[in-house]
Amino acid sequence: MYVSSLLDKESSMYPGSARSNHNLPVQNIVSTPSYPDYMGYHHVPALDNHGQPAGPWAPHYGPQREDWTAYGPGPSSTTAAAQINGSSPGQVSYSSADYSSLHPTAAGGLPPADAPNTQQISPTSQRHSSYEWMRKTVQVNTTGKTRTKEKYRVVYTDHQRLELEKEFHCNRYITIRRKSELAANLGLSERQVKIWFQNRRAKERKMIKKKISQFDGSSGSVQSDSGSLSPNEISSSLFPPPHGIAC
DNA sequence: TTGTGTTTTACGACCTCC
DNA sequence: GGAGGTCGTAAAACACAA
Repeated sequence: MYVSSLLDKESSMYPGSARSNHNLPVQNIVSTPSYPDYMGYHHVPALDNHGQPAGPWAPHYGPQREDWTAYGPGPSSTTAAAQINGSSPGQVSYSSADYSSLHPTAAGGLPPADAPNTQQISPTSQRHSSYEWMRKTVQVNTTGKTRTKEKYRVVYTDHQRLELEKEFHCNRYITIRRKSELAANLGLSERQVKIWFQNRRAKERKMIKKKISQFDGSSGSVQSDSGSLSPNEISSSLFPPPHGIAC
C-alpha cells in the first residue's frame, strides 16, 4: 500500500500508449522459446505468502481451481513450458476455458525467439500481426474518454499470464511486495498486476457462480443453499486442489 | 470471409479500511 | 486521504460456426 504508492506511480502506465511496449521486454528477453523461466519458476513461498491478507476467500483458497488441475502434476514448469510450446509430450493441456488462450500456439508453436522483442509479444496477436496495435492510428478521443487514447489495451503474453495465474493460484490476493516483484519480472506495471488480479478474481467468482447455477439446475445437491456454504467451500468443492502445486 | 459470441485488459464509481 | 476491494462496463482480441 504504502510501498506501492512510492514504487508505483504508474509512471509507466500511460506513457502515451507505450507502457508495455517500451518498457517491457522482460518477458521477451527471457528467451521465449522454451520459457526457461518456467523451468525455474520459483514461487518463493517464503517471500510473502504468509502475510497474505486473506480476503474473504483466501482462507480456503489454497491450491485449487479447474484451471490448475489441468496443469497435471504440478507446476512442473516443464509441463507448463511444454504447454506453452504446444510441444507437451502427451499431456496436460490447459483444458480449462481459462487457458484456451494460453496455448494458441498448440498448433503453430511459439514464435521464434528472434521475434520482435521490442514490445509485448503475445503469441496470439503475433500470429496475426505483431504490430497491429502499433499501427493503429491514434484514436482521436471524440468522447473525452481516456481509454480511447492510443492503445486501448494490450494482450499479455502467455508467459505473463501463466506467471500471473501461478501467483493467483497460490494467492488470490497479492501482496504489495509480491506485486512489485511480479510486475518487475513480467515487465508490467504494478497497477496492471493489481488489476489483473482483480479481474481474475472476478472471473473466478463468475465461474463459480456459473458452476453453482449449473449444479442448481441439475442436481441441486451441491449446495442448494449456497448461503450455508462459504464461497471458499463452494470453490473447493468445485475446483479440487491440483496436485503438485506447492505455494 | 464474415458475423457473432466470449474472453481479456482497463477503467470509473463506490465502498471499506487504516 | 489514499490504498485496494468489488461491481459493472467498454472495447480490443479472439474463437468459431455459417
